[in-house]
Amino acid sequence: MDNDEKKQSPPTIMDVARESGVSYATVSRALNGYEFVKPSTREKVLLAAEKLGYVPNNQARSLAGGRSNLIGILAPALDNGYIAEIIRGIDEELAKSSYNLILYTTHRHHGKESNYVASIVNGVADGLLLIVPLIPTTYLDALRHQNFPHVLIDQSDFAEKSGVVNATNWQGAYDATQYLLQLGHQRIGFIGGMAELSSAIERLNGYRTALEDAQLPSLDELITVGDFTEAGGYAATQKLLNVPHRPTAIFASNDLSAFGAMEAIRQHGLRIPDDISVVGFDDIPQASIAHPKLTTVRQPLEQMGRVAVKMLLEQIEDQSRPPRRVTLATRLIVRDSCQSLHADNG
Amino acid sequence: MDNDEKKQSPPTIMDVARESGVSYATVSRALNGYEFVKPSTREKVLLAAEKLGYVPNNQARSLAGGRSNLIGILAPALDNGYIAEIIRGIDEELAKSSYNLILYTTHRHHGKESNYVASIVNGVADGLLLIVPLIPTTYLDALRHQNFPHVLIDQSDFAEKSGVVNATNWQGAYDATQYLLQLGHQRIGFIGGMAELSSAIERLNGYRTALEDAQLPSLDELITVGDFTEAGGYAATQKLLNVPHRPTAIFASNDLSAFGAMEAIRQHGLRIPDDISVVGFDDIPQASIAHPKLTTVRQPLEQMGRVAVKMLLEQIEDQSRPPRRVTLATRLIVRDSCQSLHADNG
DNA sequence: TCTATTACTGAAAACGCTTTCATGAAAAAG
DNA sequence: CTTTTTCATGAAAGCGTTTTCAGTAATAGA
Repeated sequence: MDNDEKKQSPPTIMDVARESGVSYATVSRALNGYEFVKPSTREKVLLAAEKLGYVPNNQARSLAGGRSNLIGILAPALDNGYIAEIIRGIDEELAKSSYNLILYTTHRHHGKESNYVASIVNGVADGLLLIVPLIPTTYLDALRHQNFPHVLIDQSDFAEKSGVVNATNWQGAYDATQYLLQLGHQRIGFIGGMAELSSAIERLNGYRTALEDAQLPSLDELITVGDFTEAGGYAATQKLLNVPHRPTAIFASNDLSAFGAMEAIRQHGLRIPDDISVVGFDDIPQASIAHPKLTTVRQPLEQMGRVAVKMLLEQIEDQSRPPRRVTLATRLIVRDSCQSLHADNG
Repeated sequence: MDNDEKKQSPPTIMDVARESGVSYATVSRALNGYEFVKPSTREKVLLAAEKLGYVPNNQARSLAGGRSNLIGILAPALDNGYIAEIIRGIDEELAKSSYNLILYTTHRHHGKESNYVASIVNGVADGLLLIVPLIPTTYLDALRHQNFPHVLIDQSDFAEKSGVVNATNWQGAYDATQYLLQLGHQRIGFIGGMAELSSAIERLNGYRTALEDAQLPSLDELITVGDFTEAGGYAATQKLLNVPHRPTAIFASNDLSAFGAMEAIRQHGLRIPDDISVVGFDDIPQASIAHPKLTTVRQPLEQMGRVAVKMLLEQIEDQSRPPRRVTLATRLIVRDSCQSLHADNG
């Protein structure tokens, strides 16, 4: 109850050794499940450890060549549901193992990424998960060079020697566009994502191909660039609404942009879906709560996180195993933000 | 380009020492900004480190008595916007420092918490942020005993020797209830949160007092228990809608419950706000996207995260400084989910 | 019963760093 | 010029583990 209790250092392996009457090397072995330890000895050690409330010191352990039991996540930020969902999946899956998570957000300080990676590779973590790494070339080389276990999530460009998990971006965009076409829309605006991301490029291509397959031209004036943010979607939509013959539908490369688009559309005094249909991509939690509920292409975000973890753990187990590449299926979720072009006069 | 590149261990302080022609002790000092190092020497060391691409080994550093430069977060899970927002604030603030984040989710394995804490205290991290710790007594004692820097977020019960950040839960609930009263509602249902949380209790009290101050009884039949989840809010609302004289308004202890309530209300064929008004608590991002947009009591979640970080860093800087306690103001955000009771016949 | 294995355990060397101690050089004081 | 103080550096002792090496006890093979 006194205010000046000194931090007494926690019990170490030495204390356990003393308590159980064996050498500390044996304690280490007993605790780590080394096979040639006499059962009775192991018992004694475990008991002593329990009694003393011994907890292994992680830094020491990993310094001495063991595992750090940490998995790193490198993510651009935490400010959107998309990344949060992936991280949730990661966390969920990792909870089954004894690993913990160390979180690095790069926060637009893009310079930091290389430092982070260097320090991670330097023993901080046993493996690294990279969520939509933006400018990967710099440090990805380091990872591959060191043959450090890692997997890229939703970025497949630089994928030769890295594990990769992503979704069928092309197909998803194709499906979404085709859906709009089926509803009778011909002038479909497109809001792109960051050109540095493979997913953004694939989605644009899916959109284009769907148009082509319907014998429709893909018009430059209807293709805008966004940046996967709400503000970007808003700005892009402003442009789209001002082209002479404005589109009757908009396909946004992600849900956030779609929300921006919806806002812009409303501000123009137009209604969704009556005047303009909107389709998004991702299906973040907000999509089903938004008004109107957003029709969107679902990416199995959480599952992507889970799969990434599985792949990473495989790599850590067996470093010689060549990295895998997994592509998960997207699916069009039809909700309330689209309408047949001729719904009211057909 | 070969497939079998061996991991060559990264350069150590020794390599830098060799390269720069000084002892490795001096390298350490130069790198850590120790004051009595000749500028020219420091320069040499820095240059050598740069040239070799030296990155300090964190485990070694903290083992040797330095900082680990890690802050731990202990959170129940990642599956709701509420916690995500707090973490965002934490991350944002921490980005200004050189600390990194290590994330522990307790995932309903409530047993794990103590182990986590033990290992954190054991040198893994320099400080710990606890987000709504549920059954804190076990390990909080350990933290306080060791005088380990930590701050509790949104849980003030056990607060004597811990830093605490929370919001004006009582006042927020009072305001929300009063708002409904002003709209003419007299039968206001209440959906509670987990009784283990101080915030839940305070909100209930705020609700009760507002009723009292309006000379209204707080009826047991209108007070239900939830668990801060959507499903809980749904179930609680089912009950509320089946009481003989059903409430004309519902105040849910958090937004998630409110969403569940809205769902239940709609399934009963009732409209919001026309038939029943709903108020939430938290103002998570989804609240403003939901339909109708949810009127709710905003907690400055992100700010709470930021403040918690600041307090924690203070504690780490100066361990003798007594822990602070900060309560941030909530604010009622009026949106579209409430209506005057007599709107249609007044 | 003696030797050849096999099972078990202890001593000690890392792991990469911080920090105390000690010492020498330079600067200030006398 | 000495003497004292301040500055700058090196040597070496840990920090708490894992792991190699070696040695002893137990068991099996003959």
